[in-house]
Amino acid sequence: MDSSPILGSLNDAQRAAVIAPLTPVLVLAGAGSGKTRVLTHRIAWLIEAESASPHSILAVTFTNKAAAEMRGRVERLLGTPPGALWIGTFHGIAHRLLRLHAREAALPQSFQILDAEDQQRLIRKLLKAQDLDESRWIPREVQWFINSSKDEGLRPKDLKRGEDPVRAQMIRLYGLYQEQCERSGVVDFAELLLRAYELWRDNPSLLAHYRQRFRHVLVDEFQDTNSIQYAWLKLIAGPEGHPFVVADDDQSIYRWRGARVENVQQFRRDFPGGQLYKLEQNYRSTGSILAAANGLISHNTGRVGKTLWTSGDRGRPLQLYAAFNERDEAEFVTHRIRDHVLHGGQRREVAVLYRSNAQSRVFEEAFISARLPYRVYGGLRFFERAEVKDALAYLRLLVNRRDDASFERVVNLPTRGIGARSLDAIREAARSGGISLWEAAASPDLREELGARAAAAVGGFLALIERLAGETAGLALHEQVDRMLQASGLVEHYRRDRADRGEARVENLEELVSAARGFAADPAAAELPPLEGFLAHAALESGEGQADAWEDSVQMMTLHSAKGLEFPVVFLCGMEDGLFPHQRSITDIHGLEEERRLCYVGMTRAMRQLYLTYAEQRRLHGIDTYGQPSRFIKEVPPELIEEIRPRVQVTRPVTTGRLRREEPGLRGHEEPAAGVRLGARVRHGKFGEGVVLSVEGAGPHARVQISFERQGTKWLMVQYANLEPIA
DNA sequence: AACACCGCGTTTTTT
DNA sequence: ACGCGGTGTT
Repeated sequence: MDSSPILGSLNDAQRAAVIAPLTPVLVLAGAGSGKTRVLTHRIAWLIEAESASPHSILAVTFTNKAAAEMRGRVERLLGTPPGALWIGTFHGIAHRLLRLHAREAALPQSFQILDAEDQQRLIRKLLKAQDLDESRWIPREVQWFINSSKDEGLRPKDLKRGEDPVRAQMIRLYGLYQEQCERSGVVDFAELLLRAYELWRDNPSLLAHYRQRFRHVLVDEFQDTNSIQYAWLKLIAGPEGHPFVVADDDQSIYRWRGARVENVQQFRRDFPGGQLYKLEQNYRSTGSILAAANGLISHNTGRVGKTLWTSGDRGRPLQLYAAFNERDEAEFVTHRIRDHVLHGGQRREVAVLYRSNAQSRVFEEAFISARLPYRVYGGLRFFERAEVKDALAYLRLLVNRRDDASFERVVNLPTRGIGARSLDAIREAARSGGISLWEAAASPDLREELGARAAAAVGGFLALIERLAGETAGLALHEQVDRMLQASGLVEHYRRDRADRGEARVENLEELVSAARGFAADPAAAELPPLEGFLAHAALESGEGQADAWEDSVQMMTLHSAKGLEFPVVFLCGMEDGLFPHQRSITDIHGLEEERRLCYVGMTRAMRQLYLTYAEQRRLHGIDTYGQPSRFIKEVPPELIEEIRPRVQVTRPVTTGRLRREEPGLRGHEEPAAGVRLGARVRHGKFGEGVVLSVEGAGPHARVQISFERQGTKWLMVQYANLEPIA
């Protein structure tokens, strides 16, 4: 084999996968084993060694970030931007196909994309129009039903009604929802995938064309594919194709949103001539961390099976900290990060990972009071902010008057005298006539029905949109946006309400103009007019907050959002049964195994040092709970874990800590902890009565071990336990 | 149209 | 505890 730069930097296993013959290939790539590297090098190898045309390559990822990274790395490898290459997310590529073949897909040329929130709004409207009680027909559940049906490739007509009236109603709602979308010319995310699938399935000549073209299909994170995505892949690959898919079944953490890890095994059955490659050498973590992760994940059943190893050092053992409560946990983390920084480390090297977002707060509070800069991932992204979506709704109306959701959103924003009654009349007219809200509002009949005043207000709104459409035609994109913001009165509207973060909202609107200015139509939308391209971009790429990405700050995020990232120092917090594994996943084996994979993902994020922490007591939803350490801790080989105890300083007569509330004036000199002596009887609010077995520590960290009559033996922090001595 | 109050749910997230 | 959505009040 030649030693071109494409192959030179690869290890044997990686190289074998990269130069695999053109048969179906499944690469099982463990965490940190260089899977993106293999994918990008495979692409480069196809082009350089196999003389594949960039035109013939289709590479699919799940996130925009992954797609951008892959594109960047391929370009660097090849030295030139291979423009003809299709690299994108499943949704992005489906979108591109649907734009190119809108007619064959029976979509209007200027169809718009509904995000999850838009979708739920639409469903709410529908439920209201159907006079269904939202407490019985929960919008979220209807949405879930519709999306998971689509994920399975099922249309309403494909669904069996059965005996269940609830199901029958759901199917009916799905049908009504779909009709509404068609009328409005909008598609939701799941629809993008399903339509793209149907487009190929139902147009054999089109499919033949694309099969001919995309001879090389590559898929990242294959274990996360859902049914329709896999069906789509099988279509484009065809029975004779040779898809190249990279997967890690141990990192499948999205079952709850339709991902089918079984697709990994299914792939081997569907493409029997395929080759399996395993990447097991890890370049990220120390030996201890890998051994811990391997030990944990070995408790799962039905794995394809692989074991990570490293040629590097064993490193330090994992550190386990048993905190008294969530505040103590946060304080411990804060201290350790401070030490890290004191020893010359950077804050950005540290990640605090947790199972659920609610856990971030305590850490934020601790970091703020320690003046430790941090950044929380997740939350609303730019294009999801209410004011930005308001502005986008105006723009969407400019492009597509039939977009009812956008119409409803801004018809009376800012308020222009179109109240609930006028809107009801418009809705009714639209429903009875089977037309869009816009058309209904414009009909002369309706004008008569409304009072003169309301009719004028509605007319004013329609005229505004028409006028804007006329005036902005031909302007540069950012000027179109700017003009719309001014003419609609949106900026003025938000400027006025200073009370409610109005200032930040105005800034976001200004930012939207900048975003429009900087919008270089991405290739997927090159066929579109700029405004349409921009709107699609806004829907498909919600806008990662890049703000202050440069400041050196501690990174905080959920375990899910940590996937794919790595950090020298990782804190895995809230390791308690019920929290992690989460209560709602604990009972069924699939749920529990997915939680375990999530833990595996978390552990394998760490490069040098991994901390596990849990709290014996945690305030959750306003009530105190007392948890057990996570079962996952026990699944890690114990010799890899070093338990950290608070600076222990056993004092015989306990003169520190306090019982009940601290009296004013006692601050500074510690109140003797009357009654908390070895052998003393105490009462606890939750656990009842017990006997003090031992006392540890001093000051705010003092803790006592108590044997409760009914709840067994617990360690509690005197500061928080509110123990009551029993005479 | 702006505000107050009530009741409810509350894992994870991308597109 | 807390935030959201819905309803009712001024």
